Amino acid sequence: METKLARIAQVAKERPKEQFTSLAHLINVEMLLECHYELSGNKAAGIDRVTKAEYEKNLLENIIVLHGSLRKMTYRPQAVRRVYIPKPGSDKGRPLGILAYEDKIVQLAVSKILTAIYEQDFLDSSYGFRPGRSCHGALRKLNNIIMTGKTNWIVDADVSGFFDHVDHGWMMKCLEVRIKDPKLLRIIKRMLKAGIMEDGEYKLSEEGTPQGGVASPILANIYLHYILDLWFERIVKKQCKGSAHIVRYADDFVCCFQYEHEAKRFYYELIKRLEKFNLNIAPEKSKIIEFGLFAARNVKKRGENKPETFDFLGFTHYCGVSQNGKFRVKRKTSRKKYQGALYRMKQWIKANRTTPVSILLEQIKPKLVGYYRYYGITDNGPMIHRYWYEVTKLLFKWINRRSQRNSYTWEKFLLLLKVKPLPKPKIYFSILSA
DNA sequence: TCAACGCGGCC
RNA sequence: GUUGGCCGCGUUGA
Repeated sequence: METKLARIAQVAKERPKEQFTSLAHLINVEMLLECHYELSGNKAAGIDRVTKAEYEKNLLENIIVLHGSLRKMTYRPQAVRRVYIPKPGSDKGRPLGILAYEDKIVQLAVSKILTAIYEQDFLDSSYGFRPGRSCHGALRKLNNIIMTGKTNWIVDADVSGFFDHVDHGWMMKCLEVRIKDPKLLRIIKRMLKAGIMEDGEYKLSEEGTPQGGVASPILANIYLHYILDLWFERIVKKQCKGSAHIVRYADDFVCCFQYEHEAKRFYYELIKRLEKFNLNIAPEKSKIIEFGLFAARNVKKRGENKPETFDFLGFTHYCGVSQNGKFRVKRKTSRKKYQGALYRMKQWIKANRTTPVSILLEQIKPKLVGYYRYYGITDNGPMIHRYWYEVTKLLFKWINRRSQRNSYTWEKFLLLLKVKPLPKPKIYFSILSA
């Protein structure tokens, strides 16, 4: 199976214009089985309440029937189960669409095929949801653009409710650029049209791709590849006299311009462009700011104190100064993410306050290290140190709310931490280099 | 080298 | 009750 997909990928790479007319046959029993084994078992069940364990009881038979329905094109995905997960900001929460288990298998197979083809087409500026690419990579790339290019203006844009507003017609048009297999196209179209079940009521899904759908990430990337990335590369850059760059992570992106008027014109064109494809910029989460080597100087000349900042991938980017007094982009954990992480930690400690202290400390270790591994990047030392300090205080506070005989004084608590220390804050990732 | 499980992060 | 893709790390097995 791997070899067949590798072959498709190779063809896609060698012939960027190639249109694939025969792909659906790749979804055979073997591939469906493989996808089944790849899927995680301890996940919430879809509308039919079938879990992986249950599906497995008659695995071969189930897969063979599924394969038959795909071949005869009688396959119809079930509606996704609507669940709202709480979001720090709003009270309605984030809408998820949980697929039926069997539909996850099909979507995984489809996403593998799409990935094999489209990974070859995607531009270097696209970072989200892609194998071998990470947030840190996107941050480093953005840093290089600002430090080595001629960036003076930043357009920071946020697409509101991207997944919910992907247009099905345009989505299919995007896919048809490369994919000419009507069977595969129909399967994908049915996935998009599967509908939503929300407290007993069936709703049509006339736009959007389910947040929680296995294939949604790759579909999102394909959509924005054509709507945004290629447009920027081929049209926007050509129209600009100065430099223009984009770094995109899923639906979140930052654009860098040399000239103010080109940044402003782009922002205006961007809104029109996205509108055409049923997408909207969230104005309150988007902005154009002066940023870069000359920003600090110009801002001062105008009598303001500091250049504005922007957030990207959990970090607030600001104009800083290096040791030798030169301009440097710096980043620190954004206020929102910092507070969110601390809040979650507090909730966890609260919920586990009755477990023995030594075990509690053991359980916090991997949490802290995981946190440092993301936020421990160049120039963010103070913020992760602050996090470590706040967590320590939180621990002391909640340990002390137990019964009297188990309580600690602050001194005794520090002594305990000497014997069983929490992992120290550490910079794991350098934004500079390569 | 490969599984299984867990933790952290982004959108 | 809580999904998905990706990234990173850890533990345990063989």
